[in-house]
Amino acid sequence: MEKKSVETQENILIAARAIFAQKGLAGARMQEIADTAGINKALLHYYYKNKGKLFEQVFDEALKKLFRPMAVFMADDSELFQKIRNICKHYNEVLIDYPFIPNFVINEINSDPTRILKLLDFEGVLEGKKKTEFQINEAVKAGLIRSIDPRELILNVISMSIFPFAARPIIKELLYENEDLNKVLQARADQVADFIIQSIKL
Amino acid sequence: MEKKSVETQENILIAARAIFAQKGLAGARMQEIADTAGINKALLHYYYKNKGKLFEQVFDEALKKLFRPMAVFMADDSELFQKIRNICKHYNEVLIDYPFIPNFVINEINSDPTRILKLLDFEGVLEGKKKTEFQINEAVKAGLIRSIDPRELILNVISMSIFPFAARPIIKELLYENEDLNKVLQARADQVADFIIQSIKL
DNA sequence: CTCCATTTTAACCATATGGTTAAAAAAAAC
DNA sequence: GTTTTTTTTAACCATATGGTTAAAATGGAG
Repeated sequence: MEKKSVETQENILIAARAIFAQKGLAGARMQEIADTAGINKALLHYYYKNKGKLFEQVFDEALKKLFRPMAVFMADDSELFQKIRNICKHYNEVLIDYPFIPNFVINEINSDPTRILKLLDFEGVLEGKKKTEFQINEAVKAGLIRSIDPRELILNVISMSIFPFAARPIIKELLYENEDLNKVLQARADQVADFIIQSIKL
Repeated sequence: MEKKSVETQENILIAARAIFAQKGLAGARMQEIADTAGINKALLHYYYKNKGKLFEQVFDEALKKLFRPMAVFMADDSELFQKIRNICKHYNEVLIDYPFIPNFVINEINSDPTRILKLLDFEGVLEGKKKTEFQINEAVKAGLIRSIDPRELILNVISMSIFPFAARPIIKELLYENEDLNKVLQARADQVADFIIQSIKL
């Protein structure tokens, strides 16, 4: 019967992820989370003391999902073009499964900038960054790619990988009105990588 | 003394833009808007009946700011490469002045998807779209650019133009910790255009 | 059947918040 | 100086919401 307990807590998390992602910390209602989880408010507070704690757990999860591909990319020892393909694919896989995360994270960081601190201590991203910037600079020197600021390149990669998910409803209405956006986005990983490589290769 | 009245209403709007952009509809407090505007709550409600009305006005403004460059791009009769440079520059100019808008619009649309309807009746975007898609397809046929889905190209343009502003605090911490991000972003319009043109030109 | 963890019921509290009101005060217009 | 508009004061209301509590009910495990 511990099983039931664990299952209930998982249902709460599932509900909380959906509600927080859609409405944010301020807009989410504990009652709605309880309803969505199929339980009542008392039980919700029985497992999660307060809204803030629940939010933090959900938010930290999301943060990790969003920054792990970045950390993996920075630490990746592959050759540059392969590395670019890897991060595009990696982001695409994660965001297909958790499409609400970019908007969620961006939004909540914006509404409470002190949360940026949580980014800073995120494992490995900043150390790997130097390595990757070095690698890009070397590729320029070696005449493998045209001259470009490493940070510009990285920014372009993540912009094209993440933005379509963050702005999903807008993109849908604007460009892919009559199509299954999921399929479009799924096919996009390779296209983005190609687009980038085409731009920088010599 | 109408002047005072107009000035006060403008102060309210300025405050509302800042507060709504940072905290969203649900998170914004009328009291804080009043304080920021330098007036009291009673006067705030004297000029703007309720929170919803005030929000709508601010949101509609933002929507227009975000979609005008898109409409202009779609309707632009310039040659393709120049057209790409134009939209990059146009977006950059707007977003340097109103850097909070992308996050604001994306977030609120996500939190209340019925607001997407407001996009649909936005002037000119959808008509111009066909023309621009046609233009891109012709450029492919003419051997001016490599083969690419017009929508993919458009999506890449707006992703790279808008995302850095939406994710501004993250980008700052991650890539440009010790630099003036405004200057970086200001210089970016031409870089983005070049990046794209490099990728598609033959 | 009995025990124990899980869950519900239902009432309740404190607080924050959007919004209102009426009268007074301040400021400008005439 | 009188009138009109703008603004403040300050109290007030209704409601939503996060959170609590205690007792009852449920249901599986031994």
